[in-house]
Amino acid sequence: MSLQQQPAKEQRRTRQRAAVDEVLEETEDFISAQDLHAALRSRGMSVGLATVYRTLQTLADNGQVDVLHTSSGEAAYRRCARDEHHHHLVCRSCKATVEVAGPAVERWTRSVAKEHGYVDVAHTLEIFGLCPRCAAQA
Amino acid sequence: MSLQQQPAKEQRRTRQRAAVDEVLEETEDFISAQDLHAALRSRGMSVGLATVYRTLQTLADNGQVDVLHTSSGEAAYRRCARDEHHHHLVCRSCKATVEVAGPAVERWTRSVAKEHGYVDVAHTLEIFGLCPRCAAQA
DNA sequence: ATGAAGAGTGACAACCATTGTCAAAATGAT
DNA sequence: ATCATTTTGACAATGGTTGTCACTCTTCAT
Ligand SMILES: [Zn+2]
Ligand SMILES: [Zn+2]
Ligand SMILES: [Zn+2]
Ligand SMILES: [Zn+2]
Repeated sequence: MSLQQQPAKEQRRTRQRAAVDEVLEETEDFISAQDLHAALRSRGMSVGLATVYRTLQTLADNGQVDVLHTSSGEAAYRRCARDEHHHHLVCRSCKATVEVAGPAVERWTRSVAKEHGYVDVAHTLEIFGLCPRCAAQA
Repeated sequence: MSLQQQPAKEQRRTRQRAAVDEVLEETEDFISAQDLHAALRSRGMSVGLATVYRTLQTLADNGQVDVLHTSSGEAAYRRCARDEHHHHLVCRSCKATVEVAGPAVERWTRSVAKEHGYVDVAHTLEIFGLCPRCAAQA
């Protein structure tokens, strides 16, 4: 999501990071740090909460996971399929996520910024709704 | 007999709400609940912090102010000029804000959602950058 | 104007996601 | 193995936001 990312600083391979990676790999939807921590515990792969936060922070800084800020302000993380810049269509109810790219939108944001003389521009864009399955119920 | 309630639930006119309204009216940029509370105190118009939060919450629910979630997760509020749906180009440094509308973007989000069968759709879109003035310095 | 009904207030506690601390443990290079 | 450096984790601390609840203020019918 972010346009810029730090040159990945050296990191050591630890049991904890492998565990976080594993859960991220197997998790299709966005997941919060707290929930990831709980998921680890329930799998017997106990990792300190602070470590989970730090690991996710680093992954996000390196652009290896996408970050989504929920309406409640909680941050959620997801290992996305595509590596290039993109956005998300997220189910408000079950969190089912679709990755979407919109070149036109990218052009539009750049042109708007330029038009007003803003530089060093970035943007956030998320689409929320009810996925077909959740819409079918109710 | 009593009248039925309108979409906007009935509200009483109180000194506190008038005070919050006044500050919002005179504030050009997005402002957080905490900062608004401080601004009120410094003007001698003391209002309880909880009341400031509740008032802003209600204004936001009624669409009378726009809400922006900063990167730090803090919520900021702003009384915008236009009443119709729009987005914001915000200076990362001084918070200078430009209201922008993008019909094409609106169409795009709707089409993307429809394409994947998502309904009851909404979206968030904010553009961040450095305004001309802030860019001039540094 | 008066009083009842209940919406609104505020000082304070509680909540909770996130970050800071720092001694102990783990890692990678020598 | 040894050492310098990084990482960890239990716990404390932070900070924005919400919950509590007795008291106050608006509103409205009388
Ligand atoms: Zn769903
Ligand atoms: Zn984009
Ligand atoms: Zn600026
Ligand atoms: Zn829009």
